[in-house]
Amino acid sequence: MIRDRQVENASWKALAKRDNATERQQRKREHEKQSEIDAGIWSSSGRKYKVRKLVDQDLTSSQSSEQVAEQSRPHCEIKEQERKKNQGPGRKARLRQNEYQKATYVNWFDPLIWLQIDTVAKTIPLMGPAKIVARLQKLNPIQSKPLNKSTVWYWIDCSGPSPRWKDSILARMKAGDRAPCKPVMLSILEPYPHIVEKIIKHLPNLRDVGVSITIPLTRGIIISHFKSEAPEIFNTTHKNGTSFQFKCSDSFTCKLPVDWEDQCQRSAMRMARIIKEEDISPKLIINFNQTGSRQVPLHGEEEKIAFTLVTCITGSGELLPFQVIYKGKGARSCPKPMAENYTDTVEAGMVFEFSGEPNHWSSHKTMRSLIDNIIIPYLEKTKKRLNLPPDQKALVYLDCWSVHRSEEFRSFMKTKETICICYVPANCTSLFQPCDAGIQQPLKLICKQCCHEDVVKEVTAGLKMASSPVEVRISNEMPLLRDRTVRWLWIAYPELNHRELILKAWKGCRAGAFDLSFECLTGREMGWALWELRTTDPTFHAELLSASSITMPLLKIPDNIQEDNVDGDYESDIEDDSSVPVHSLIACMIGSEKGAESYVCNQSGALQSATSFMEVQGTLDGQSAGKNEGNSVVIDSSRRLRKPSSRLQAYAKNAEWWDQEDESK
DNA sequence: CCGTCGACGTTATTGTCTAT
DNA sequence: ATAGACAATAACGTCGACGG
Repeated sequence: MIRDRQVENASWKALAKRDNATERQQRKREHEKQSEIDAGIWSSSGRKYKVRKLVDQDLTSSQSSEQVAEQSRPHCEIKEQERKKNQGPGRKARLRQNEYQKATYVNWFDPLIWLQIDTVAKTIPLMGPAKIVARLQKLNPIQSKPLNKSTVWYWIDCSGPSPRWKDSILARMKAGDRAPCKPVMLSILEPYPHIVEKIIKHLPNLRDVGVSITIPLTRGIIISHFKSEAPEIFNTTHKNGTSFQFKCSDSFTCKLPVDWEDQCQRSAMRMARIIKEEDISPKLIINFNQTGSRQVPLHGEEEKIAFTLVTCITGSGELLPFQVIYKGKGARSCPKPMAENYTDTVEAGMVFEFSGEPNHWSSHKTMRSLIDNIIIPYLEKTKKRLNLPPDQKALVYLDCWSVHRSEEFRSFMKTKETICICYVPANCTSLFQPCDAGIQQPLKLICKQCCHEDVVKEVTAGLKMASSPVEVRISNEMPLLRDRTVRWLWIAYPELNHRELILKAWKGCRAGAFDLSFECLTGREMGWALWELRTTDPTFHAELLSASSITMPLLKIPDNIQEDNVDGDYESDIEDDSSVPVHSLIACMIGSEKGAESYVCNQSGALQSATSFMEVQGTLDGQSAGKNEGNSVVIDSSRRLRKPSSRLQAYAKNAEWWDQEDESK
């Protein structure tokens, strides 16, 4: 019993002791808390304030003032961090010339800092800069240390009765902590805002009248405005003394390989040898190329239809039926059989295809179809007609588009034993690809004109029906427009199937002493050159002699070459030749002088009509309009690679600044 | 303390270049 | 073609120094 009581007593004592300790601890904590509340660490609601390190200042560090600068300008650091984040393993960054540097100047308009300055400044009578700085130094020695009184002086506007912050300074403070910096690399048109304004007003006016605003028209208008009001813009003197000519940036001009002439000659020699070796008739030489086309409806609506046209020409001057590839995934994407001229075109051998891809560019599938459905039937028919044996070889000359270079396509071509392949040198398509050189332009012209005609027809019909011109609607449904393209092709085919035109196209591909015409390839000079190769270039000679060069040419093309052709869509819009009769163009290309003249006339005439529009609008004064008339603005070919051929010279009689580069080449 | 000056840092945007 | 990244650019801001 006693013992139990003792134990009980002892435990009670222990408990009391413990309770005491707890009480004391609680009192201590309360005391601490109260002191913290007094110090402002706790809010009145009993919660600890979250500590945000807005300005991470190290009071003991001697570099604290530099940190203030860095922290007041987060811009640099954020940018640097972004940069590091972007430099992933797969990404090769451009070499930096200047290392990242920490900020040294303080941005005093950082909200935290400006608040102090503003508060202090209001307490200082007459806002004496030196006094403001001194007071700030006392209050916050770290942050205000680098503040210079002359800087503060710059902020103060003393012009009024009492000194105050300058308006610009207040605006900056309001805008935030970013320093106001105006962009400096000004556009070349920057000094001429009134001209820019005029042009901006002029173009919608033209549109409202009903003129279709095309890139060439726009370009013509812009150039004429500047030529009349600020001609010096086209030939400015740089600050360093060298005069430069206003020109297109380099990214818009594709560069020819340096050794294009050599490459093209080799290509011609390859063909020549194959022709000689296999005794190929010009009728069995085929060149094909694809051309993108699109319809641009009035009033700058989105493009509504796009198809690729594969044109094949033969060395003897024939045009094979077109292969037409439409964008889309099923047979529905092709024109319907009830379309105008559909049966005609199909009977002529044309093939309508869908690409199956989201774009309308030619793929491997369509390429196979081209070979199987157009080229091979033609070859067989021709061989029969000429009484040639079935194993007579034929030559196909194509550009090194990615599809054509692919292993898939080449192995497919290996199965066609009677066809030899020759590739157009990389990046030389515009020079050494007959289809490209001679056929595309008139073809595009015809398509454009047919499209134009369709629209005119429709509008005319609509005008008869509708009560007011406003109600005329131009249909832009895909299937309808697609069906119309059939008619264009039907018109284009006989127009382009012009022996002289096609022969001229082959002949127009010239490199050094050779061109791609059959006569030249089989001529005496070529034979001589081939013979000379034995001594001048033995490796190439050996390559020509090897058996594989006949069946499957070696392809020494780097993979990173730029794709030709991909930009076809873009090209088609540059040139505004809608008013040029196709006959004139073709005649011009063939070389008859009369046609050439009329073409030039028409070309400048088209632009003159543009200038006359300006007069109607009254946005140009009479002087400038007159100036433009005498100076026929000739827009040259849409070719990005410009060929110094006689054809081009016929286009551009008056060389302007955008032509001068060509002349020097 | 006021006013000014030269030196140089900071900034946003376009040109140019690279990669996809 | 297109997107993204860096370089070039010159006005404006900041700073230190000087003289009155």
